[in-house]
Amino acid sequence: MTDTDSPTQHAQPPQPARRSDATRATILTAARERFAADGYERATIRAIARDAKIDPSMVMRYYGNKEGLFAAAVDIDLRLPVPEKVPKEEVGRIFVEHFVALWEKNEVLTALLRVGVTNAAGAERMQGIFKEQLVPVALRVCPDPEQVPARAALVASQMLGMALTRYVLRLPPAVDLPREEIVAWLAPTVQRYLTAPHPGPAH
Amino acid sequence: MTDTDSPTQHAQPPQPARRSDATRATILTAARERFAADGYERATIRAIARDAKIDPSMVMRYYGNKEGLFAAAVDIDLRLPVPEKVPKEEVGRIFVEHFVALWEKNEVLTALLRVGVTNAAGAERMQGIFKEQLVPVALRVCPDPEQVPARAALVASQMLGMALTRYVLRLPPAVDLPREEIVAWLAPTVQRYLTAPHPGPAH
DNA sequence: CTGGCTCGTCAACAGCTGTTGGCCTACGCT
DNA sequence: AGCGTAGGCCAACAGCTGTTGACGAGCCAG
Repeated sequence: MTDTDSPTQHAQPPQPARRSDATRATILTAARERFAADGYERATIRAIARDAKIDPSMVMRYYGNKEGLFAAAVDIDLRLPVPEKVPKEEVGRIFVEHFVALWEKNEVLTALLRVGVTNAAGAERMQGIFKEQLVPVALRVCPDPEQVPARAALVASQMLGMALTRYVLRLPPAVDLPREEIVAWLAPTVQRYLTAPHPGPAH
Repeated sequence: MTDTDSPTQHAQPPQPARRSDATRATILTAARERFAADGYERATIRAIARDAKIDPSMVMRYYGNKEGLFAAAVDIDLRLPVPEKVPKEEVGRIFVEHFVALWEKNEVLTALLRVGVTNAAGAERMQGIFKEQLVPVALRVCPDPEQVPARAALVASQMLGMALTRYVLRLPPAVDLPREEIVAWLAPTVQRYLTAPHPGPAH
């Protein structure tokens, strides 16, 4: 029931076990579901507390305020594969497969995406994940170091765009695409963004 | 001041000119700005009315309720280029150029994207635009008719993903990308999604 | 057994939201 | 000139929001 060691959450330093740990975890999962389904504004503390079958004031006591709850609910570790361990020409496919699996495993990423679009703190959190988790990995695959941020942004645009159309906007054809077909179409794109020579006009 | 004939709005049948047309237009532009900047929930009618320097009750009188205001504010015509008029191997570049220009011209599309993520009506509106404006055009470029929705969804994922990272989340590297570089990187992707043979595994 | 401390509930607050109806003003037609 | 009507403002409503503080129940150490 408690998923404090869910593979998408950052590992926490060992805390003294509290009697309320179960409640805290219940609140967090309820919060993730609500944020993923409704976004920041419409995911009210009262609704989250109702889902968790506790009083709204408990949420405040354990997480301070709504922003603190959100910060605790979307503490994400992408666990991107280390690119040295895979053949250079397959890094695109590996990345796409990893992202699709990550996205379908739980709703933390959907929550983060939905909130990041309308909430400044959510957008900053996404910028942080991008800079601290995607860019460093891209740095070890791209040919030219000074172009790494741009190439990583291109990869992010395609991966987040697919997540947007498939899991948030739910465009029917994007929802119906089988996983293997997503990988087959997107892998070459990501591969090119990461490793292909710069196609730019007069650079 | 009035942009009722803005090139991204659907042309309206000629209405009898009302004395309040200027106010109506002011409300609509203020609504677009607020929806684009804040999303549906945080774009309050009171704030929109304040921007338009009128009373909140006027918004209700002219547009019925908040949903009606939103529907009127994001009545979008993408004006996609007719693909027969361009060489088949340049349709990717033409599309990307068109979308980037569209997106930077005004904030209607940003408003629609921000709202579509947290509001059901907004998401349905995006599905409608996708089905009625993008799919029909794709139908005239793609080799195989029954794969058109999937291919159009792939195009949408890349275009919306770039808009998301650049105009909504504002990932710094995506913001800093010059327009020509976006076109140079994305055009081959879109071209492949539209015209390349199906890369699928065991089809 | 008794103290303190954690867990949890209840009730209430100030503020903001969408929405409504009444009232006044001033334009434009006859 | 007189009058209907459309444009606009004001005040208020019911409901919901995040947040707070007081108060009771039960675990655990001494």
